[in-house]
Amino acid sequence: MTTIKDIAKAAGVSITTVSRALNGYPDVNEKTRQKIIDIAKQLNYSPNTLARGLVMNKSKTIGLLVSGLTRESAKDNFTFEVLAGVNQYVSEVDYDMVLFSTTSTKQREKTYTQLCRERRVDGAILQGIRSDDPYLQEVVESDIPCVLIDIPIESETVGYVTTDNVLGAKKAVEHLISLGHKNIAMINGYKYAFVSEQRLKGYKEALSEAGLPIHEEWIADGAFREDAAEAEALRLLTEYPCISAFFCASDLMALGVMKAVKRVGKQIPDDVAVIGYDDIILASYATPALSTVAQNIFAMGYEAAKLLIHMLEGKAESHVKILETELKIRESTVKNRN
Amino acid sequence: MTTIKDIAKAAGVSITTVSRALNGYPDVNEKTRQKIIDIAKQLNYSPNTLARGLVMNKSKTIGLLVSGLTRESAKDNFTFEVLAGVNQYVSEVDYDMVLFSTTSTKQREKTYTQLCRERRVDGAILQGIRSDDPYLQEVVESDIPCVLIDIPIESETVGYVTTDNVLGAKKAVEHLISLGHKNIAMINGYKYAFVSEQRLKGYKEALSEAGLPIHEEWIADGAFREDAAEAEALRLLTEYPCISAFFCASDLMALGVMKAVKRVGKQIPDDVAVIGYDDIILASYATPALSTVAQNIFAMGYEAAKLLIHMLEGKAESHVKILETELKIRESTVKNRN
DNA sequence: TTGAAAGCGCTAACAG
DNA sequence: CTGTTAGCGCTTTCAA
Repeated sequence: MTTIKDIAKAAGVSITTVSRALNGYPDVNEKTRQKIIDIAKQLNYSPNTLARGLVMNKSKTIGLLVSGLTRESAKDNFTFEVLAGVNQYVSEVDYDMVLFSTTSTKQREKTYTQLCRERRVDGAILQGIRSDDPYLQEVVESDIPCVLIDIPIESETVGYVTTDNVLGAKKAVEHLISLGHKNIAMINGYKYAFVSEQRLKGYKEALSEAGLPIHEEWIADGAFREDAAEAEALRLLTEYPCISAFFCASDLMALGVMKAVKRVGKQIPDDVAVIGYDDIILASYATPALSTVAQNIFAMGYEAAKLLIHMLEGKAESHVKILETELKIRESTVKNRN
Repeated sequence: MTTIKDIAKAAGVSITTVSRALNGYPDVNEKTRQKIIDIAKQLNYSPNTLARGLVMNKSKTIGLLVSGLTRESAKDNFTFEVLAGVNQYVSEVDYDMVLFSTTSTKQREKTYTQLCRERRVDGAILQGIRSDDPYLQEVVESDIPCVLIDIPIESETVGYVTTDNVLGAKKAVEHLISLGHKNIAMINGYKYAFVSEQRLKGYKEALSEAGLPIHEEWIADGAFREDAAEAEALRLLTEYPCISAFFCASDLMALGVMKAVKRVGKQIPDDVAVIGYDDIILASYATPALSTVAQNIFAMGYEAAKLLIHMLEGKAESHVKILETELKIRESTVKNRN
């Protein structure tokens, strides 16, 4: 493997000059520089980023910490889209990304912070971490710059990107209300997610503003899981047959709800309307196609990476980025017959 | 950031001893070791993997080179599942994974080899690289150990994992034949994929062995894209109305074919049966649910990582791993009425 | 059982 | 414009 030493020898200059020439410093004779560049190319030189990182004390690498990167989680390709977005920005600015997942067997043997420090990542993006994860605090309190996805914590070294979940939920519920629905249940995600709180708030606000009563017993916890949501919806549909619409805090749960509705022999959207949240791929392929509040998840990853790297380079004006959501009306919501 | 030097000072020993103690070398007094370990913990020490990598000349990091990690590719979560599998194994054995994608804007500015060498990855896994990619050769010919997914190249430093695509395709087509279908078309992927060749071979073998003629004009190239497959199927259905079944080299293409069938006003599976390949999430959610040849993609990633790391550690018996496929019969294939 | 010293490949003062 | 020197944090001979 060629090093700058080899180049220096071949060019008859010192390694310092080689370093300077290759890194584009101005204080080097253009002829010398050209010669060095030629030789470097000829020798097929690649800089050793480990050595560089060691002396510069930064690695041009960011860590993406996710939880739940399992075989099952592929259904909900949220994580994947975030990752694709992060990767996109990162490669645009010549950084690298290393992935840390905590669902592995050796989970929790090392904390996130340890992982980050050992690998000398310059910063980290956290996604899918529950708000009650003990290590969340740890990372946030450490001096590692980080950007959280969907967790609103802000500090000198911490920023976040999210969408306006209150508004998103509100739009969904208002849509149902505009269709004539009055008995609207909600299947929420578990409470250890900030977005659950927010979407619940939006749901309640929409109802209140329309002068509709809030039935606490119509709000169930589907834990962001398809099966749990199906079970809860089944229970709700049985106990409260008057329910004519469901607002779900995720598409995956909405899919479960749709199964439940079918199981009790009701029609979607005629008897019961269903609207989800996220706009995962499956939403548009479901039958009937699922109406939903679309989040641009790829953009969330992209913006998270952008924010983090701006923070690292000291040029972030704000540590917060709020993205827009978009109501997508498909086949699963329609005017209430009643 | 604590270094072994700090620990050495605090413990009143040399850095050599600290290094040895922390790395579990036997030639250290147990009392000294314990003292050092305690101090390290107390000082919240994390080893600097850059420094270690520099001196040891290995990074305990592998690169995952993928192409097509775009916003659109999320539909086909093949890449994601491979990634999840790789990540799983890698974290089990305390390696890290860095992701290199070549769809980025700065695509091709650096070759894969350069990427790998700069980052000093110990080895690489290549996925989704077309067989005509000029850089494929480059990586394979370099001295970087690598494992290819679905590209059968083998050498001292190169291995691969794949499934038996001939057999898989054969099972699918035989299934259609057993249902009474005689006029079976095929929508294949582009030819720059090894699997396309193999699946075509399986298709032809199945037909031949059943004494059925092979109509070359019934074989179309859907380029692994949903829209292209839809267009080709539309053309085929119009030109050859006798076609009663489609074998598709991917589920995504099968989804496109299903759209085409519906567009010409025919019923699935009654008029036309459709079977795909891969078993992506969408397959089971489509209406009607898509029959397919399931590949365990997560396992492919897992096995690729396992193979690579075994190769790196000199304990790989073989450089090849062939996984099984499984025929999944759902609603899109049924007995031919004719 | 321990320590001194060299060196991995690179950057960054500081001199010239 | 160029070279000398020191040192990033770690592992590893070689001696003691």
